[in-house]
Amino acid sequence: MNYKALAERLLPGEYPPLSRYEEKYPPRDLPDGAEVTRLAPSPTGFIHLGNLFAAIANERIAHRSGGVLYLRIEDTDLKRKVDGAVEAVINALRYFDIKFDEGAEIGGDETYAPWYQRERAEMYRAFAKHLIEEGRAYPCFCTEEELSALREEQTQRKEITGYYGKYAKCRNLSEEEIYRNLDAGKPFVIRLRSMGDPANKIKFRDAVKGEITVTENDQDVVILKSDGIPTYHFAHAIDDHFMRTTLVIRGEEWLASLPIHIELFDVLGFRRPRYGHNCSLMKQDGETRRKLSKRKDPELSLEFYRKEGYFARAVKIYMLTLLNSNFEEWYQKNPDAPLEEFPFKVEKMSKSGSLFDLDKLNDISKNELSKLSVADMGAFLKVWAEEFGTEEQRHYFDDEEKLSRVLALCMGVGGKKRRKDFMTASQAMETIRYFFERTPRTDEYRVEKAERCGILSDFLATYSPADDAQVWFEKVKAIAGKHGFATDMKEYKLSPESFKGSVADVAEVLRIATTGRANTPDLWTIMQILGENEVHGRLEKAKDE
RNA sequence: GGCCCCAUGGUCAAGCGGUUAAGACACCACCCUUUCACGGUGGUAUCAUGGGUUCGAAUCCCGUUGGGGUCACCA
Repeated sequence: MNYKALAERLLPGEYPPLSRYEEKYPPRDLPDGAEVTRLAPSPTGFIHLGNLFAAIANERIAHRSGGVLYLRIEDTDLKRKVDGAVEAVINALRYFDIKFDEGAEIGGDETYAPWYQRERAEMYRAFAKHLIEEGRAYPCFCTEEELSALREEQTQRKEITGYYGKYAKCRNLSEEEIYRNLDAGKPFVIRLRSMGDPANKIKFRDAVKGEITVTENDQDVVILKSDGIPTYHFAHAIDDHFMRTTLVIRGEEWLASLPIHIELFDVLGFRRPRYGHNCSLMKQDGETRRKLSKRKDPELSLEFYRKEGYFARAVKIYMLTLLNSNFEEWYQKNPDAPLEEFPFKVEKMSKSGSLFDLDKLNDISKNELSKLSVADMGAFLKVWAEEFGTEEQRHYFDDEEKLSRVLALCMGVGGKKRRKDFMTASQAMETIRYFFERTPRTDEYRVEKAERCGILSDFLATYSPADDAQVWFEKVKAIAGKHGFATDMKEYKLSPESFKGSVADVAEVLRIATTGRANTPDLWTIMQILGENEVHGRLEKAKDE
């Protein structure tokens, strides 16, 4: 068969000699050991925790080694393209402090541009044409119906599905048949003529999994779709070669197509990058665990964390603890060191999928937020409120001095240890709400209504905003004593049966009556911030509840 | 189903042939505390299973089981 003529018929026109591409995209001039990594999302506009997970790993590896992280857009599938998706990806990742050195919509060194695969069409075709000339690729005229019928047949006969061996009908089409189809104007795709044999097992060293065995590929995969655009596999081989990627960190769902990629790199004569397949984030679902899913799990979407007002640094720290098992220990020892100083290692990446644990994230969030200054906390909340807060919440920022007092109190500033009441911006805004309006009661009283009213009346009768904390509490104790509650906790614990309760119960009545909650910071200070009128108003109303 | 990956408490996990099998989250108890927190101390709880190899196995090998991924002109 005249492959040269066939190639010209299939992909007519002049293409640059392949060596031109090697010259155009020379090896990068980087120090020894520098890794070039990338993020290669498709522009669907949906960026999720898994993307962030991989992004952090890629970013750390590139920048720890003095290398480069770039952003490539895999827009070979028109159906999935969404406007503004690329900006969304960049913004979402910037929120987590992931910065690219070069790439789509970023600029940087233009040597390896363009970063949109659609703009690299000529190159893919040039290589496809070359493979056809070499007899290593061929046109396939099978329709989608034929292919799905084939798949069905194979499934029924319990054979491996796909286009391979004797099932690859178009692989051995005669020259006449090919030209007859072409003359008839039949659409075609270009397939790889695979030389692999699945009986052959290859040993392969994966940067995170270690030594794995790979089955040789024998699928005649599509490399150019009927619109002349490459499939992921083909574009991956060419792009990662010419963008000079040294290490591909990607999700383990790609492990299954590694054989294809290995054969593609070989047939193209490219040296392979190293690969590291990281585990996916799982979620407990009833009895079993499964990959986090876009449809079922809102916490998969990065947007969820922004809306909830998670502190970006906390999310990043949690990702890091899952990504590198020794991170947590390092962070305990170096609580004040910049995260960039952590010696991130590919080898320390976990081999097994980890369950996403919101409790753990929440704990980290509380800790991180508790370290903030009042000013930083205010700024953090304000940014959140401006985008996601209610009208009411935005007014909290009108009186800066009051807000500062509130935040300082809720964060325990000045105390021996900070409080950890704040977890996310939305939750924080909700917990300070009672400082700004009388909120619905969220906790139940433990004391009977009649008793409560007595306590509230007595408190109202003696309360004075001029009292300092000591005097204030003495009065509370006096009321406790009068109503048959223990004024001393030790005494109460010795014989709880001889009292109705303790001063703690009395304080709780006052606390819930003024704030609606059983858990708040120091009540005396809260009353100072609220002011006399507000306190009176709330306690009076509470008598009716 | 074929192929591949994975396997230490409820969760994240340390461990690299000899340990009383770390630590963190969650949970429980107690202590501290003038109230709420914070904090402190302690506790419950793990090597999936069966065979080897070895003086000795969580650690090495094989089988089993279980979980996950993947089998497109999607990435």
